[in-house]
Amino acid sequence: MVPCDAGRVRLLVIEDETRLALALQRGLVAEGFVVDVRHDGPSGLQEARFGGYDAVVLDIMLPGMSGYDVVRTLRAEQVWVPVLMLSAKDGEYDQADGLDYGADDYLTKPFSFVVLLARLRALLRRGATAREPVLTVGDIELDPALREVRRAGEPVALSPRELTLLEYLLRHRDRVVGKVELLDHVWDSAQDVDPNAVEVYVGYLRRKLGRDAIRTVRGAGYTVRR
Amino acid sequence: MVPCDAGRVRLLVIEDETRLALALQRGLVAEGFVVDVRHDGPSGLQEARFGGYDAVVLDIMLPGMSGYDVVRTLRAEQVWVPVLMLSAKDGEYDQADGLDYGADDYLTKPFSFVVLLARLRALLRRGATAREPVLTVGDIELDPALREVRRAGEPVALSPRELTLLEYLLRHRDRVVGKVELLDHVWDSAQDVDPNAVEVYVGYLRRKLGRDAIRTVRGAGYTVRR
DNA sequence: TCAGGTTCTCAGCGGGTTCACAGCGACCCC
DNA sequence: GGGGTCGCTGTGAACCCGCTGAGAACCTGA
Repeated sequence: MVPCDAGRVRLLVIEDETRLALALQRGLVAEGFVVDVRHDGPSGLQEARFGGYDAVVLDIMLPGMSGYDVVRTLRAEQVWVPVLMLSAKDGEYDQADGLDYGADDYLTKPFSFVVLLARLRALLRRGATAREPVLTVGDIELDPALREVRRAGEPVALSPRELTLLEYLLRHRDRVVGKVELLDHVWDSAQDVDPNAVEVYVGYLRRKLGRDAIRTVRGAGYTVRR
Repeated sequence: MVPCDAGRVRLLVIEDETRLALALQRGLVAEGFVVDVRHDGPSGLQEARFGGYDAVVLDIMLPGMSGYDVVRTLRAEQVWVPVLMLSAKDGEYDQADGLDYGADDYLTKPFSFVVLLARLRALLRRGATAREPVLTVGDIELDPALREVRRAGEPVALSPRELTLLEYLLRHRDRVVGKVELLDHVWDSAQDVDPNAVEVYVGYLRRKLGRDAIRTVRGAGYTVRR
């Protein structure tokens, strides 16, 4: 999909304040976008899910369902449309939360229309490749959407099994993960695979990512170093 | 389970000041949560135990039983529901205590409702996988999830048996633990192991954690010093 | 069909871990 | 103070766990 096909870019605005919603719609239409508006969380979510928009402008305070929950639901359903969040709050927590939930950018009310336009264009340029947050630990990054791993910025080639194993370890980096658990979730057949396979694959990962990327906790399992 | 499935998230508020309790309930209901309220420690504990809530907002000063005791009891009973504690105090110690006992986050009165909401959402996002609390006594900390032990902040390497033994002692720090009991629970075979093994391992722990980390109660067993 | 990559088993090695043993020291009671 | 009990610790041997290289089976795309 080419999102910036001129004059055909479709936007969804989810905003309950009718005055603001109308102003946004007018302004954006004047800029050549096709704009749909929804006024509450649930119907906005529904529309964002199936509307095939190139980007969504999303207020946080919404009737029925907060903007946070809308993005989070979308991302959980693997919908990666770019989302620009709007909020009257400006606390640290709120911003962090919005981005954590999977929003791509964040704007605090009141904002100038020009700024909104600039950010929106930046998002559209980046394209619909908005993606699951990259898992990071130390100098190792794993992009779940691209299934790509980098070490100190340099790409590292991993086999599917290696990548799945690393992903599981990164997603549970706050605790020790046992070998049987890994067999369950990474091999999905704890029965007929030798636990030694886990050791072998940890060995492969260490060879590619550095000796101390994965720590052995003898008698318990493995953890990624923090 | 998806805890934030909009409109179905169930919260329990344990707060004895009726005005505050009512305000919280109203605010949270307006945000789409299902909210139950209890006004004292014991009934709150009972409800938290069996109510199947997605999170608990818990005051510290409560009639009948302190908030500290409520979390501690819940965690001791392996109930891992996320707990957000509220307190009028703001001393460093109180905060540390609350988190030590197994609370997941901490808010000092007076707080803004927006902040409470943000923290609560953060907790719900983390999900019911709230981490097991770190066991602490003196300058010794044991993180059961990471299987990691620190003394005065410095990591200490323990073998699996050593760690299991220390964990059992810490989990029963309020009483003397007999050697046979330790053989039962740490060695899970009280029959064919010499009770002297316990003495040996206590010796190992003392060597690594300090001579007086574990106190001998002659004729009865061992306790960790408090 | 062949080449290259991936998955996983196998077996051996090395070192940490577990625990019995035995001698010694500490404590308690008479 | 003396004897007995209980707990502590150094030594050492068997054991277990995790690591690794080699290689077989398998899959996949050219």
